[in-house]
Amino acid sequence: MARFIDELKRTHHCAALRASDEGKEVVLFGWVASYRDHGGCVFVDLRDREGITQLVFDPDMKGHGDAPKAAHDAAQALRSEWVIGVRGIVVGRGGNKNPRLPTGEIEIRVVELNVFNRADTPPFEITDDLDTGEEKRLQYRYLDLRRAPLQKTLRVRHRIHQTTRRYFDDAGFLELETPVMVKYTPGGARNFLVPSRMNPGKFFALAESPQLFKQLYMVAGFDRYFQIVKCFRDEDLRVDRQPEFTQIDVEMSFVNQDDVFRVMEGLIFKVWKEVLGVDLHELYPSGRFPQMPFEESMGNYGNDKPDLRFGMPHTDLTAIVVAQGGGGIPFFQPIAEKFKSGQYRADLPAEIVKALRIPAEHASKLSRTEIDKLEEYVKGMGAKGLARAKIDGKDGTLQWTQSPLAKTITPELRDAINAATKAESGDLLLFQFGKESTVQTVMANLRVHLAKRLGLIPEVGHGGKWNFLWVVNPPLFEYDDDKKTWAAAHHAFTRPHDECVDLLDKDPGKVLCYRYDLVLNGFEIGGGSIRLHDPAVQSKVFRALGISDDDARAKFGFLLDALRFGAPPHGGIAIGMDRLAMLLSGADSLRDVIPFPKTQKGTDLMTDAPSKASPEQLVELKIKVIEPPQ
RNA sequence: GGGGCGGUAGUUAAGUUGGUUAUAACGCCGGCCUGUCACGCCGGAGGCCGCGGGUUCGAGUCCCGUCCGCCCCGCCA
Repeated sequence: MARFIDELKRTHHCAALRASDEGKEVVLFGWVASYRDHGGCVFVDLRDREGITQLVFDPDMKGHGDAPKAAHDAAQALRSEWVIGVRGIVVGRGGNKNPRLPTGEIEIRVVELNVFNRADTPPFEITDDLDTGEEKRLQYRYLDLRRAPLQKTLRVRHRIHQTTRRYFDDAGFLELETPVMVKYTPGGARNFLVPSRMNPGKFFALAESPQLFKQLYMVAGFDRYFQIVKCFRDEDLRVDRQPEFTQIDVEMSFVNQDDVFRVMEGLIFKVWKEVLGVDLHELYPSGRFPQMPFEESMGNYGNDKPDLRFGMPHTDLTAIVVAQGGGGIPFFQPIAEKFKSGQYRADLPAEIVKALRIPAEHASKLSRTEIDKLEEYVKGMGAKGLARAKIDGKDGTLQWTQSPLAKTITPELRDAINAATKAESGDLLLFQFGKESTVQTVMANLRVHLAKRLGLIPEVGHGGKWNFLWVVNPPLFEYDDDKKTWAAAHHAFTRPHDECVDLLDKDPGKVLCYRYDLVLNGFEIGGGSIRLHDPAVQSKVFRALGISDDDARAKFGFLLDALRFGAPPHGGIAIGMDRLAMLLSGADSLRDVIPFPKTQKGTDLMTDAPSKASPEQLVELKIKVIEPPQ
């Protein structure tokens, strides 16, 4: 029988002991975080998931026979990350307290030492402030996870999970599971495919979301559902996008949009309280988050996830430029003409002109070379250039200087743009014009990029500024410029506003819908909709999309069937758990809050997944692999 | 699919217009040290400069290709 573990049970974790525990005999288990051999005494910082306690090995320790001497001798061999157990006495540190450790008032004078396991020298030090590259950290993720910052982050995830479960259980929601292996449905995100051995040549898809199944739960009468669920999307990764991610998925019957908002606001308030101890009522006294129409968000910020912790909205100048026939700017003239000739319509994707005004106090911090760098930055996103103008008000009028546009612009257009952007002397105007989607992307990113550079964004995190926003009432359809057809902006089962139903045939671009996104500090942390439960309106939507009844049946047959068997009005939302955890823990990357994340190429550096299937497996699956040409 | 940045001891980095033996810090190994907690002192080991090709008398450095990591665009209903 082993003395440690079998006889000597752990009495405390490594963050537990205080001055009030002096004199106790304790047993601690953990990892050697550091050791300092002073010839006389050996000091070891012992680490477990809770914290650090200092051990002292003193060969002259009295009252315990030869044991302390033996422990001291053995301690001289200890190295970083060895796993040990000790029995010892809690003693005060006297004049040698360490105020930086919660346990810094005491130390353990070790009577007995046991080495459970030695450790190779780790490829990087297990410290809080590590400067080792992410590649190495991912390769040895189990060591990276041993570090306190990541331990803390995973505890945040745990806390979010437990809070979420309690909240929804208390509110009468049932936690129900949905299949991960599902039928492939075209459209939307790419699916990971799973071959079916028993059905050669056929594949399951990994669920990109439980969307259809949670709606079926509503049809089945479960009324209120939630699930903390893994979802899979085979799309390119970003700093806030992983192929395998976790959603807090919610669906409710007999609710409208506002009912969904209230439930989710309640959850968020509770999570902030439980995880951070932050009472969001100080920021949102009514308990409600503000709402912004989609159109306003696009117009002022260029996307549907505006970061409102700072200002610097965009100004859409298209109407002004068109009204003035281009105002003497060669680039603007063709755009104005296309609108006047009817080739461009205000409700279809076209070319637009937008300005971003940098107020004088910030513009003065940007050197000329820095603005040139901005031009490179926007070119990387598909912009052709970055037109600019410095506002100079010394002659009574607001002249434009340092600007190629200034040479030919008419005074009328210049004054109109000054007025529209509320420009003042010393301000810097940055312009984008051309294809709408490019202009919006470039300007949206430029606004955030500049705000970071100029230090306009308050720190996120404890005591930081939390900016929540519902973006509401987007159009139901988007115009697909390549295919020249209307496409569902999100999915084909979103309920249009009642007053828009007539427009489905006449003017699809003007149809707004009950779709909503929850935005936090410029990140989309959730999105959902009120679903279509009326088969008649559903048919109209399919018609507007150019999808025949047969096509619809082939793609979504089981859902359409279900909706005809008494579907209650219902709606829901899904919150991105990982993004929530990222923002709550102040991390810069989703990878920092996911225990075992994928790299940007979608691989796992630790396990080297994905890997090739063996020839035997391929034969069994009746799959032939076509090697890409070298 | 496209644009940008990076890859040099275990780790993080420096490395000039191409020029002798590729530096430093931390870590590691050995020794010393009675109170450290970023311990200190002395000594030591450690390199396919991502990989392949080319230019050159000579390449970590220049050129071409390629692999890997990161950021962005496209994509992500």
